[in-house]
Amino acid sequence: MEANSGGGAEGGRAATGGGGGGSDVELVSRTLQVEHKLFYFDLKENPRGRYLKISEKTSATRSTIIVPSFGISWFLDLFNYYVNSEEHELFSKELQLDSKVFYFDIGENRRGRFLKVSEASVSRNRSTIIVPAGSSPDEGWAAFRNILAEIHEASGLFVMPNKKPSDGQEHLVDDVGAGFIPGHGSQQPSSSEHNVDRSVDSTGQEETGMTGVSKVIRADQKRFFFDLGNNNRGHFLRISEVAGSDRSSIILPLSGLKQFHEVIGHFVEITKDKIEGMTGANVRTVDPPQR
DNA sequence: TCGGCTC
Repeated sequence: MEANSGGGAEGGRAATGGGGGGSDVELVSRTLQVEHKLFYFDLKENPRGRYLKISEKTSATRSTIIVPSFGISWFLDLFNYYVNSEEHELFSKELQLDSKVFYFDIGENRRGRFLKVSEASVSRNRSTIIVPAGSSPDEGWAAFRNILAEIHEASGLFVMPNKKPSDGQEHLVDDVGAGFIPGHGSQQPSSSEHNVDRSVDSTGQEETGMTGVSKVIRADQKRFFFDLGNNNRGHFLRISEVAGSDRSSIILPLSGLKQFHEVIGHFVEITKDKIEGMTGANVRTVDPPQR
């Protein structure tokens, strides 16, 4: 009901730089109720471009993420992945769209399973929505996916016939401060395959750019943080184990990293039958802090 | 009505 209620009314001012004139046109608006949460999907457009605003509203909280229009199909793909995969093969994904990164993480507690989607961008605080898996196939993730599909399709219908959406960096959305960095090299996701390792795999990564790169994996109740750092003795990888409030670290000079890798590989090899089917590791890549 | 998320 009243799909518009979540739309323009809330505090967001339209284009900050553009001066007067509320310019955000609402092209498509949908709502979805999952358990006691309400999700608003608003495909909007302003002079800077087009974006999908997804808000999660609870009686107490509201949280919003902004997806640039060219990212909608990636969102759709990822939701399809979470809807269609077997429970044991689900793992975290990340999606980089220009200067934003969206993290997709599975979680579970006594209330059930959920998918956490959080948006990190250089200029905004992280914001997160949490989508319950839902108890039947037509609610929760699947319903969310269906709405994404509708909007994705509808957004195609809005394309000007003579103006192909070269959807890229020129579509700036500064409505909610979504700070896209123009002229920053385009980093489109590779293909239908979203891999978590995208940002660390580039081979010729300069050392200067590496410090601050982090990964997190989870195993059972523990989390392991991998942080590249350097000091006057050189570069190192710090591996921290965090469980509850306890933490301890080892510092591994990069000179030992390759052997470390080989030894781990060895143990993976000889324990294969025990760990097969355990894809449980949640891996996350974090971009270096901007500076 | 929840309730999840943060070195």
